[in-house]
Amino acid sequence: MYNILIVEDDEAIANLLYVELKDAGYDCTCAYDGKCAADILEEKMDFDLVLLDIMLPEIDGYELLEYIKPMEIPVIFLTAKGALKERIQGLNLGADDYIVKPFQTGEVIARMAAVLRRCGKSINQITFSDVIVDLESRKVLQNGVEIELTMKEFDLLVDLIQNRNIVQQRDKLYEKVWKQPFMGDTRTLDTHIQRLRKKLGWEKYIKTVFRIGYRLEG
Amino acid sequence: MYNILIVEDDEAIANLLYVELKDAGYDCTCAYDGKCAADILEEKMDFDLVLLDIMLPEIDGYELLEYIKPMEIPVIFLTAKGALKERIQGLNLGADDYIVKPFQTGEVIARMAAVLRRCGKSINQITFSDVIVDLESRKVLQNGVEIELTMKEFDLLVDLIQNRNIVQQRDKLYEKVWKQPFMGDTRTLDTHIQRLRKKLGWEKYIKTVFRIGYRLEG
DNA sequence: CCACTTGTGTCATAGTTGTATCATAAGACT
DNA sequence: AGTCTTATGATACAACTATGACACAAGTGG
Repeated sequence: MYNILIVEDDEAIANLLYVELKDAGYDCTCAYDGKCAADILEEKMDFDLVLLDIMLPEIDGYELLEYIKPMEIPVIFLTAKGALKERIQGLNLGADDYIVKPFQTGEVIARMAAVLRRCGKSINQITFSDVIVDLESRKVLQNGVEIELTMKEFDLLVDLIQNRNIVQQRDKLYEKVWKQPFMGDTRTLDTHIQRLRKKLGWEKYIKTVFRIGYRLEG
Repeated sequence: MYNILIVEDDEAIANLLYVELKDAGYDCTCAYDGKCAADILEEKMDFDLVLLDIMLPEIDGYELLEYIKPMEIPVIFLTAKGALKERIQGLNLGADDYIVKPFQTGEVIARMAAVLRRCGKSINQITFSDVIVDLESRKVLQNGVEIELTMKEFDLLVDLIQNRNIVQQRDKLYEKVWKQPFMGDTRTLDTHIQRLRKKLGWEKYIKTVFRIGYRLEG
């Protein structure tokens, strides 16, 4: 889940963004002026991205940008239509992108995703071999074809991919995916491993390490 | 043991990295300019990872990255603080990660470990003679060929390697690997030692110390 | 009620492990 | 040195255990 800071003095726009981004799965915080934004940033530094209006009371967007830069949080400027100079100046100062008001929320989300991906903060997709796993939509694509996995299968797959080439001990694996202590002597884990192997055709990748657990290999 | 190439024109930084990485168990080579780095890479291609400064005399980091790419060696960029554009460009060009200067060595090591793992090069392995034992994947390679060991054999091997040239008393060895008190008068340990010797062809390395135990010698 | 997911049980099989046996080597003792 | 005693090498085998494959029942949510 990403933390987004929205800095925008027009409360209508800010709140619209807030609601729509929230729906899209982003955690948002709003600041209605530059000073407030600085305070928030001071307190909680782990934002993943800042949406920054340029025209702000008290401290304007450029000034704030200088303040944000050392924190290495990517910034997308929100600019009024036609203000080409602003946009150029913004990019020169180190913003990662800009969006022209008025905007469609879809565009904002797309740009945010692009910026986050460019900055290496994209944690919402992991891949292995021919499979792409989207952690946010919980969709799995294999060679571009969607594979339908159940919840447990999905969680299991994610854990295996995130620990590729590391043996996952049966009990540990069970406890991580099922979130409860492993009581031994049950075929649950095996069965799910089989189901994953079968659905993905991954007999060759999901290796059994006898008496230890499983390892995703490749 | 990993081979790391450090490409950095600031000798102070390069040498600091060199020393600290050496301490952390990495084999390092330093190059103080891009041309030199290219020469070194030309000669010895088996680096596991390159730490690459972007601002370099003669050939800069981007150019060098193009050169390294076909070798399929992971690259971590070293960038000056705030140079967000550089980082984005670097990642777009195919770097695996970037680290912002000034950095803590701990951070460098952590990132390197992460990158190495992502690239399927495990970081937790011990070696003896012609054998590499990967503790994370529980795989054993002998001259690059995988040797399949059972759980007990593997545990036994690890213990022997970790105590190379030290006599391991039979009872102590048994208790460590089997995790239960040694009751004497059983051929279990001997048998497993034989199996290890046979699978690895290590008759010459695994020495018997009569009436005491075993010692891995070499 | 239905479709789907999830957990359990059973059987067969394959892989692992301990023990028994005999042969041989190492040390001890006369 | 020769002989005896004990420890270990080598091997085969039996017992054990884990896992794959599958069927089915229980749970879950629309």
